[in-house]
Amino acid sequence: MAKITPRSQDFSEWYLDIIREADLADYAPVRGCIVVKPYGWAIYEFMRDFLDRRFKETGHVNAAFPLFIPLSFLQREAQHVEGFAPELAIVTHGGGEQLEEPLVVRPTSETIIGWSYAQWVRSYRDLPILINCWNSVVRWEKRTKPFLRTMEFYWQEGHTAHATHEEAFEEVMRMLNVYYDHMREDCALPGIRGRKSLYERFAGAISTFSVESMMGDKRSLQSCTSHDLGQNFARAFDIKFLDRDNTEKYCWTTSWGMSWRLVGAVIMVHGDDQGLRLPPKIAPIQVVIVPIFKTEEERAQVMQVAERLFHTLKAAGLRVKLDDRDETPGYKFNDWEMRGVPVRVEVGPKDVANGTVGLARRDLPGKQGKTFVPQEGLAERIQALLVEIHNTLLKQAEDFLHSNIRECNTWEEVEEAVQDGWALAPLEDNPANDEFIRNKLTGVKVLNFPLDQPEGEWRCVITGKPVRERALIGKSY
RNA sequence: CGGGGAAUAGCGCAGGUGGUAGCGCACACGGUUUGGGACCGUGAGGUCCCGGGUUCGAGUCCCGGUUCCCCGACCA
Repeated sequence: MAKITPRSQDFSEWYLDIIREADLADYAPVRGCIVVKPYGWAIYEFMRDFLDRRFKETGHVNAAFPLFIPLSFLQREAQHVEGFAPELAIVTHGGGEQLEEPLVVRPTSETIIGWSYAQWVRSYRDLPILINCWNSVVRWEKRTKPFLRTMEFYWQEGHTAHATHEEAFEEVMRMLNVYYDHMREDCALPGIRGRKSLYERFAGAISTFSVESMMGDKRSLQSCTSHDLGQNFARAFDIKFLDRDNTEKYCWTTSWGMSWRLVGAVIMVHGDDQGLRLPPKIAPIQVVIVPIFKTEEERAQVMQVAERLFHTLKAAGLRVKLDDRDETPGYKFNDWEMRGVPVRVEVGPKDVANGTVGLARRDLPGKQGKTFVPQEGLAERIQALLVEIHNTLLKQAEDFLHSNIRECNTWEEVEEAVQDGWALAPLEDNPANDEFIRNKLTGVKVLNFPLDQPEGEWRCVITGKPVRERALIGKSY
C-alpha cells in the first residue's frame, strides 16, 4: 500500500513520497544526484518535446558543445567566474596523468559557446546565431533535492548572438514568453514574469528575467531564466563582426534555460494527497482503462469491450493504457491516481450491458469526478475532457497564486505577508535592499520585479525613496 | 559549509542493560476473490550504510567516514 504523507502535514515529506511512490526517480549512489526512472523521464520528455517545437518555431536550431571547459575560459569573464567558482567540479587528471590545464565540467556553457561563436562570426551577415542545446550541467550544490536542485541536472540552454542590443533584448523577451506559454499551455503552470533584482541576476549578465511559480506551500520556484548578457561575453571571447558601416563591433549575446526542475513544479503545484495530478499534455498515460469482472464469462465480455475501446482511443491519438493486471479494481484506481493519470475509464458487466463506461477525472477528488457515459463517442468526449482538465488545473493554480499575493505599502505589511504568501511591494532595485530582506527574514528574498505593473509612483518600503516598480518578495526554493 | 535528526528485507518500521535479527505491506506459487487499496495457505528475500576499535562475542558500545532528511548560509 502506498504511503504518502498528507500534503498539509509535511509538504517536503509529501513531495519526496510522491517521487518514490509514483516511480519518478531514485537516489543515486552519488551525493546529490538522482536516477530518473522511465515514468519520470517520460514527463520530462514531453516537456522537452513541446519546448523544442517552440524553439524551432521561433527560428532556433539545436547543436552540441563539449562537456569539458578549460578553466581559463571561465576566468575570462570576471563576474562569471566569481559567481560559479564555488560550485565547480574540476577535472585535474585524465588518462592517468595530471592535466596541464584543469578542465571544468560545464556548470553552463556561455564560455565555451562564446569561443565557438568568435570563430563563426565575421560579418553582420553571420548574425543572428540562434542555437539551443539539450544537455546536462554540473554544479556542486550544498543542499540538494530531487528535481529541484541536483548536482547534475538536465536542461536546455539557448545561446544567441545579435548585431544590436535591441535585437538581443527582443530575443530575451521572446524566450521568456516561450517559457511562459509552455508552462501555461503545456504544463498548466501559471507564473509571474519579471526582472531579477541586480543582486539576483546571472553572473555575467546585465539583466536576468524569470518566471516565478508558486508551489503548494506558497514558496516560489524560479522556473526559468532568460539573460541579457550585453557585450560582456562578446568582449571576453572576442565575438566581433564587421557591420554594414565597415566598422568592427562586438556582438550582443543572450542565454536562456529551463530544466527538469519543472517536473518538480508540476508535482508541487498540481499534486494532492492522492498523489500526482498530471496536466494531460505532458502525461505519459492520458487514459487508463480498468476492466472489472467477477466470472470468467464476464471477463471475456468485459475484455472484449475494453480492448475495442483501447484501440478506438489509441487510433484517436490518445495515450491510453489497458490495465489487465491481476489486481482488484480498487487497487488500480488508487495506483493510477497516485501516478497522476488524468482520465480513467472503467468497464464492468453493467457497462457491457448498457453500452456505457465509468469515466473518472483525476482533477476532481474521489467519486466526485466519476460519471457513466455512453461508449459511443468516447474518444471525442475524452479529448474534450482532457482540455477541460488542463483548464481546471491551470485555473486552480492561478487562483491559488493570485489569492496568495498581497499588495503591501509598508515594511510591516511585507513582513506579515511573506509569512503566508508573497508580498508585492514598492522596492528600489538596490543590492543593499536584497541584503536587508535576507538578513531580516530568513528564507525570504526578492523574487522578481513583475513585467506587468500598474502605472504609478510609490515609496520604497525599505528606503522610502520614490520608485516606479513593485517587487515580488517571498520565500523561495 | 554550520546546527539537529536518521541509516536494519523493495517500502514503512521494531529490535531495554552486548549473545548472532523480526513485523506490516510489497514479491513468488496455489486456491478463493474483483464497481474504491481482498483473503487464506505456502515460500523466497539480510555484507543490520562503510571502515577501524573494545570484547570470548557487536545491529547494539567507542572512533572515523559516507549518504539521506530538516533548519540556516550559498545557488537553476
